[in-house]
Amino acid sequence: MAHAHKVFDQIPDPNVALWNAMFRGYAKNEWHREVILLFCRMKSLDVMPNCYTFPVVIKSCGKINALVEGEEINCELIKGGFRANPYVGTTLIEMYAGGGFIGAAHKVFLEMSERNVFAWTSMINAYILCRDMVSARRLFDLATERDVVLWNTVISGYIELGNMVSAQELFDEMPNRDVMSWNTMLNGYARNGNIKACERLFEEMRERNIFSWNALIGGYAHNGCFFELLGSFKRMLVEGDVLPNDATLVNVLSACARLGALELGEWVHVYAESIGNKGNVYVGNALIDMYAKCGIMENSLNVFSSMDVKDLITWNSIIYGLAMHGRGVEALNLFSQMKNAGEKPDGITFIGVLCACTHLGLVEDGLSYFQSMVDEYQIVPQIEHYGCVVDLLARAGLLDRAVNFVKEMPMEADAVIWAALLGACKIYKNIELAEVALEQLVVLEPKNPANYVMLSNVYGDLGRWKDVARLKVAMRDTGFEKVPGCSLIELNGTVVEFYSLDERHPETEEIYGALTGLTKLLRSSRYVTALMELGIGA
DNA sequence: CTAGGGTTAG
Repeated sequence: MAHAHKVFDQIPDPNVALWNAMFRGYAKNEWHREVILLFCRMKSLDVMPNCYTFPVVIKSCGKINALVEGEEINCELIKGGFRANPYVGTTLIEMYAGGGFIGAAHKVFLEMSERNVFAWTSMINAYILCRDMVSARRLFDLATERDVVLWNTVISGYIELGNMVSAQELFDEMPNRDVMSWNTMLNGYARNGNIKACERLFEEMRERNIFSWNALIGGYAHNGCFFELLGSFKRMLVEGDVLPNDATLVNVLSACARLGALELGEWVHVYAESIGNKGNVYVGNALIDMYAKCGIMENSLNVFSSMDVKDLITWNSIIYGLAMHGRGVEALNLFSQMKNAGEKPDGITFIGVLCACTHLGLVEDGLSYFQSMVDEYQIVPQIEHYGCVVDLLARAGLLDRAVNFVKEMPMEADAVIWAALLGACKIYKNIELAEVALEQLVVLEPKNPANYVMLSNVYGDLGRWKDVARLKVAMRDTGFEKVPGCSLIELNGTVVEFYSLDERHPETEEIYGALTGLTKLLRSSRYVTALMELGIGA
């Protein structure tokens, strides 16, 4: 644009078309303020705008919410007789709707001399924007012309309100569905938690594009179905008619992170670069997180330093990754580098920063970071932040301060906070507070037996076996069984899950045979773990 | 020279 502007400045008497070209250029680069300023300059030079001028300028007004300027332009185009132009009317409706002025938008719509399908669509979309599906639907039924975009728009409106029944009804009534109609429905079911319907629809489709696959894969991601996600990614690669894009890869990498599928993650890393995603910020961020969650912090750091373009999420991912791994010093260093690089931290950044302080035992530093988050960055602390501070104090053994902090919080403590306190009670063997914490947890999470187990472990540590037994009964009385925590391991390209004393694997005997052998070897070299002392290891 | 629709990360 700088070059374009230079050339433009050398033209002695630019005509409207040339001015319009400048507006379009700035608008395309999202420099909306410039568009409006330039438009004012054109008027001051007495060049008359034409029908091509207004839509671009109005759109820029809408984009930056410059409704005062927009209003002036509206007056001007009424005087110039441009309100009859269908392009002008449509963009005006969008501008008002974007600013939340549904009445003004509707007024423009009513005053339009001829309403084509674009005008109907933008007016209906205006109602959808303010979540008024009843009016949107009424207009849709009145519309003189309905094309596939309009149908899809109304279906999306229902989906946004979570009304899949009406969305499906309309979809069934549609005369001509295109791929986008199908994809809209796929996303609707995926986002509204009906993954089975999403799968069913996906199978029914005869034509699929990248968005169809991403809708299915994104649906799995949303609903925590990570094995299915990886399955459909592999299927996508085998069928081979659609190439994954950055959105696909991000979802796949986040599934790898959740499942600890490091080998697949590494493969995706190489593959992503081979299909031209080197330097993609989304993919880079997902890689940082995947490597961190899989425990290979060096790879995270390598990806991080190789990224020429970084954004807020890049910094947050690396800071949190380092904090998780106990590398708090580096995490805090990167936090100050982040500020030097001109990136503004948000609430998530401070989760990582506070976590880093907790693992370093830097209580006072953590508290001052918490304070600076409020004072310097005007971030309103969420319950997660209060939870971090409670954890910070509690893990440092400052249980009284932690309790006082909970009392002074502006919101009610949630289960995470009480669980943090209970966890610290186990470390510091504080039975009184542990009992208070469980009392709260039983109310907040009556169905979670893990809380009983935590208190039971505190009793166990102190040798209070009668209380352990009493709690076991209380836990059984709730009727909810503790789901055993499981681990995941990647073997020959697939992820297998297992828990302690698991016997589900077909080669169980060989596995436990090997384990017994290893334990004997360790014993013979006088290596004794805490578990072995309790007689559990072998 | 102009207007409307879908996915992704912490």
